[in-house]
Amino acid sequence: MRVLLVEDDPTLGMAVRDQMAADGHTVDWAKRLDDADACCATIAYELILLDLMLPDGRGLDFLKSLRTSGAVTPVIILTARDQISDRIAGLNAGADDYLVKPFDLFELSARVGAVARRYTGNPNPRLKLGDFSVDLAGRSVERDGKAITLTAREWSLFEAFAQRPRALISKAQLEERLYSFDAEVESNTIEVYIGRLRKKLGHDAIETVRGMGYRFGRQGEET
Amino acid sequence: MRVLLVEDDPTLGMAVRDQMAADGHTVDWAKRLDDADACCATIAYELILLDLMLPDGRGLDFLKSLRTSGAVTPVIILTARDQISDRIAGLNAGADDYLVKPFDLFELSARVGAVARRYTGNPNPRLKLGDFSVDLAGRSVERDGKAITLTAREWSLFEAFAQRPRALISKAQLEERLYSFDAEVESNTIEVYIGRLRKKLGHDAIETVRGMGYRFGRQGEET
DNA sequence: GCTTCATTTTCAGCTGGCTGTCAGCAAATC
DNA sequence: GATTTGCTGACAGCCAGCTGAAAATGAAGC
Repeated sequence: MRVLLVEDDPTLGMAVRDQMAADGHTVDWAKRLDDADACCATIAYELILLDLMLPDGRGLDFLKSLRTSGAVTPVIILTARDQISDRIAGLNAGADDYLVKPFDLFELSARVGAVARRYTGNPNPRLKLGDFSVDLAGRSVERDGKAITLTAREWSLFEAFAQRPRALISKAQLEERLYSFDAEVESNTIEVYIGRLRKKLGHDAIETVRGMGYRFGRQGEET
Repeated sequence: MRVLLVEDDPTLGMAVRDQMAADGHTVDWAKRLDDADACCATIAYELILLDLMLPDGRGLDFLKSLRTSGAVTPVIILTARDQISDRIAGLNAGADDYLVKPFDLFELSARVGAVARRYTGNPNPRLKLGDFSVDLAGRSVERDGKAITLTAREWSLFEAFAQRPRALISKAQLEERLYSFDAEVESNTIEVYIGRLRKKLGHDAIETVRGMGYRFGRQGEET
């Protein structure tokens, strides 16, 4: 997929670019809004990742002019935690989704995938794991056909298990996943969330391996 | 290993299926893409062998939608010699390897083995020691295919034996291993744990060499 | 602004299984 | 039989992990 990344921060930009490349997308990186304009003038992108805080202008204006020009290219907004108003304005201006910095790169992949699918009209395939049916891109789980609603954190954890069923995953790994950037959790958050997941998914869904970690999907279970 | 074969040619399909079965894998054979979709919807395969030329659609789309759904199942593409562009597109779309038809069945076995080892969901090689199958990295043991759960200490001890099968290991060495720094065990802890291990692993698993130490794995037993 | 509701994080208390110790017994060696 | 060495059941202390509840944070409505 042809992606335009509009972002002035070099560190974050490189991380995003690499992740997108790893996902098989072609990325053009504009560090200023007039670069972005120039890119859009010559190439029809299939997705735009837009940082709203840029040195040379308001990203929102870029989005608005894009939309008034009739472009339907899906746009995902990258925004800092405290710019809530911008975020809402962004969605109103025609953005398809947003990500709050600092965001998990896996989450970025998932959102990009979901938006792309929505754009192309393909439905999300479902992964079957024992009694569970998981839509990784669409972020939904069912057990025995019954939908289970998970919060953001709960989903992040569950995703880790769903992606590697029956694998042993340590608490440290899970922690790293939840707090990918500067991880500083001084408490038993993981245990708490494991508890909540069990309450929602069924108590037998996640197995504890004492002193080592957790495992999703029972040993020897077919499928 | 649970393998999905997606292939419409009956002759080639049967040959592949038989070879896989001979290698000890369980094979489901889908002759059309919608069959393959249905299979993937119900079973989480560990490997997919995918023919790109199928009567009812493009195998590449199947692969793409599999990957965008977040599935990490390794995929080996089976392709005819003249479909080079398809092959490259396949690798870009997330295939792990490809085989050019007509291919040697032994080569198939080899590639399957290599990909399976690379596969993150099953990355740990299992060590075969007599009736035992040990995953040193994943910390799991089986005897005659039946899983045995060990506690942290028990595992530490067992690991020492598994790493040097048939070697004579003294109590002092084992003690050092369990209490790596200032060993302050004033009791027969090792004997106790040897007893507990024997109870779980089977009484014949560990041999006592009086006055010298213990040995795991019977003499003359192959691997 | 304030208020309310949902989510996330922290904390303290609880619990069950793990661990280390010992005493008494069994087996091997002399 | 005496001595030495290894085995095992029992038990108390302890700690990893679980849970409920409260505090912090954030989102949305007024």
